[in-house]
Amino acid sequence: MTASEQTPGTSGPAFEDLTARARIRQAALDQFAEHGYERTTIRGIAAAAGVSPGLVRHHFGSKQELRDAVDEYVLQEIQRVNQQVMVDSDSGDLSTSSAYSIKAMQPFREYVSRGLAEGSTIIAKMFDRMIDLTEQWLVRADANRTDPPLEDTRTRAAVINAMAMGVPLMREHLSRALGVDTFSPEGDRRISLALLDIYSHALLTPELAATAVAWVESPPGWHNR
Amino acid sequence: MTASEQTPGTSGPAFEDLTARARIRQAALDQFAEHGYERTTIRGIAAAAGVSPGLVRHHFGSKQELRDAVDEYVLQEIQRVNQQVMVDSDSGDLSTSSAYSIKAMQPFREYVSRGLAEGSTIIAKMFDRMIDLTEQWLVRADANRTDPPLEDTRTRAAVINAMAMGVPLMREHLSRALGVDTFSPEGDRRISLALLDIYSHALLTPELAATAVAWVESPPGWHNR
DNA sequence: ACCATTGCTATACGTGCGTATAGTTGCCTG
DNA sequence: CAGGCAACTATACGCACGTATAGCAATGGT
Repeated sequence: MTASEQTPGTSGPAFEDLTARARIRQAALDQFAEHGYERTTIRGIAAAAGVSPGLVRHHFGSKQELRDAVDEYVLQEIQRVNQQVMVDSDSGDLSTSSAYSIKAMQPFREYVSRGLAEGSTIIAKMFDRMIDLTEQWLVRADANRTDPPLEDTRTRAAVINAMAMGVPLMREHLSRALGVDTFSPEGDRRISLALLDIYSHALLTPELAATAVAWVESPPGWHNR
Repeated sequence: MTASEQTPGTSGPAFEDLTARARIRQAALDQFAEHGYERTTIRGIAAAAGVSPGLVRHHFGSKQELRDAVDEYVLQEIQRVNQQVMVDSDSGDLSTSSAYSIKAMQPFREYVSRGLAEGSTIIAKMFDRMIDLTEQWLVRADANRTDPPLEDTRTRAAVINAMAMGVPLMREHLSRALGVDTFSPEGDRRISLALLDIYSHALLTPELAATAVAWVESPPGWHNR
């Protein structure tokens, strides 16, 4: 009954070999990711880490401070893996670098999704940084366009990012639709392929889009003859 | 201090003119949408509805049953408005009908988003129904394609829907990036235009997509020379 | 006139939570 | 060996929550 679950995909020292502080942080990360901040209890974290609830407070002060510490840890860890993988690869190409960026936060995607949905201040900064990356990528992609974009680069970048976050956020429902957990290797592969297919094809024809734009721009109540 | 907020965009009788039961349901809808299910308290709902906490239990039994009742109400209301707007319009065209569907759930999008993110059984069915609609729409769109899709229709439909849900789910962060509340008329307009621009243009060139597909399909550890 | 039903309030119960505090162990330093 | 400090536990406090119960007022049918 003394639960101690290893985070899948995270290599490193065995859970039992970590210091109590690290075990608490890891247990908090797992529970926040799985149940969300509200539903997670300090007692539950302590049990999962194999320590007393008092020790959690001793090391981190309060539940909120523990969350902040986990946020900070995740942020640094992603950045660290990111730089590592960037150094390992040769180029500084942006399109592949964003692919790396996604790869880096893979083990934390569940946690990050929760943080974005539940409104974590620190994780929010990550979202803004992702918008920056997408924006830089967009200006390159726009070079191949002839027609003027309907909205400015940043807005489109923000929307693209929001849509991208929908996939991990809708994990439960996507998994139901696919019949596989989207975080499993097979689910991940199918999602990736679907995303690539979608990203490489326009969903709307120019005519349909034009009609829709007219619809959006039309004054309210314009319809009904 | 007796808060009684009218849901914006919802026409109908004034809040004070509703029966206590309806006021409770409406207050619960507002609070669930704004704060989520966990953070919302029966006492808070009662205060917002201008009744005693006991009456909430009297009418709805328990907090969970209240949620179910609100879910059911939202579901029926969306369906009702949907049919209404479908009858008002002439055609049974699918592409515009899905636009109507979106229009119908406009006043409830915040609530529905929360329900999807927090795992409401009843709202989950709505997601599945949206996948069905998207799937039907996709088979039409696929008729204009020459290359074979990378994934089956249902998977792509599910992913498209998940991405679409990202926009309301990331409301907070999108609003921060845009400088306007995305649920305001102006924010709504800008989001719509950005979405139309994105939907009507492929984000990846076929070459980039092919490279990425090779990357996905390659055996693990294939990289690093 | 009676009474059952319904809408509603007031008050209280039990529980699980975050937090606080006092105490225990063990190690490291001078 | 003494002393101090950090790691850790045990226990308890206070509070907010969901839930339960008892009672009151109004209404409507017979």
